[in-house]
Amino acid sequence: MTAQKMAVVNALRDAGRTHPTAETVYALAKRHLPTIALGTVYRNLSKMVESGEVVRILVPDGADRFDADISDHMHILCIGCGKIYDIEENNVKVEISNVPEDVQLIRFDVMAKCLCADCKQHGLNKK
Amino acid sequence: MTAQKMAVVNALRDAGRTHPTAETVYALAKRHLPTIALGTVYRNLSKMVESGEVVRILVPDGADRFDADISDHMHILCIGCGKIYDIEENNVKVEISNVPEDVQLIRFDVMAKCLCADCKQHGLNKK
DNA sequence: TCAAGAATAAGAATCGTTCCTAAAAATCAA
DNA sequence: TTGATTTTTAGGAACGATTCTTATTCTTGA
Repeated sequence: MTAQKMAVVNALRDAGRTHPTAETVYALAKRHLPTIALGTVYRNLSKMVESGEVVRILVPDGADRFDADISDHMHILCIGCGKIYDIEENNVKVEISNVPEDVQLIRFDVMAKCLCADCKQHGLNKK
Repeated sequence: MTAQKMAVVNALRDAGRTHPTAETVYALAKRHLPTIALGTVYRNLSKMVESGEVVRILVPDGADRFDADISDHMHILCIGCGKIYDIEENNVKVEISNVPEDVQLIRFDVMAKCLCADCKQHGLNKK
C-alpha cells in the first residue's frame, strides 16, 4: 500500500456513488497527494480492477468509469446526461440458455440505458 | 447509395459472422473500391448504426465491432481470443425490476464473457 | 548498508476515432 | 443544360483516453 494507492483509494471514497472517470479520480487523488501522476492513477485503478477491489464500467462513446462499490449490482446509463445509476443485483435477472457446453461462461455485464427523471423533465443535458 | 457506402455494405457481407472492426471493414471495402478512405468507412458505419442497418458492439479494451445481422440476438466475447459469438435472442432473458417509475428504460445491452472451446483446450490465444 | 526489485512522475507514444479542408459528386432550380 | 447549393469524399491532421518509456525514487531484506 503506497501513498499513491492510498490517494486513489481515498479519491474513490470521496467520489461516493458518482462512478468517476480516471480523470476525475486523478483530480480527487491530487487533493490527497498533489504530486500524483495521471499514469499512476491509471495503473493503480487497473490493478485494483484486476484484483477485484474496484469495478470498471464501460460506457459507449466515453471514458471508462470506476466503482469502488463491488457489491453485486448493475448499472443504468442515462443517455441524456451520462450519469450512471445503480441497480441492486436482486433486481436484475439474466439467463442465457443453449450455450454450447464446451463454452465456459465467465460472467455477464448488463448495461441498461435510460432517460433519468431530470432528463425526461428538462430535456437532454449536455453530452 | 454512393459507391463508397456500397463498398462498406459489401465488406460487411464479406465479413459474414466475424463481427469485424472498422479497420477490418476498411480492408475488405478496399477490395471493392481501392480508393476508399478509412474516415469514409467510419462515417458510413456510424450512419448505418444510427439508421439501424448495422449494430455496433462495444468491447472492453478494444475497438468497436460491427454486425450487419440486425436480427435480435446478443453476443458473447471470448476473453481468450477476442472472438465474438452470437446468441439467439430467445436464449437470453433479462429482467430488471424496481426501476423508479420516473426513469424510462430505453434498452439493455448484455455482453457475456466466456472462454470458447478453442481457448479452453489450447490456452489463451493472443490479446 | 547495500543491492535488487517495485513503484513512481513526467511526458512521449499509441490506438481508435473524429474532425478539417479542399475537391468531387449529386441534387435541384430555372 | 447551366449554374448554384448541398452532400460526400480522400487524405491527413487532430483528438481523447489510455498505455508505455525512462530515469528516478522508494522498499525490502540479506
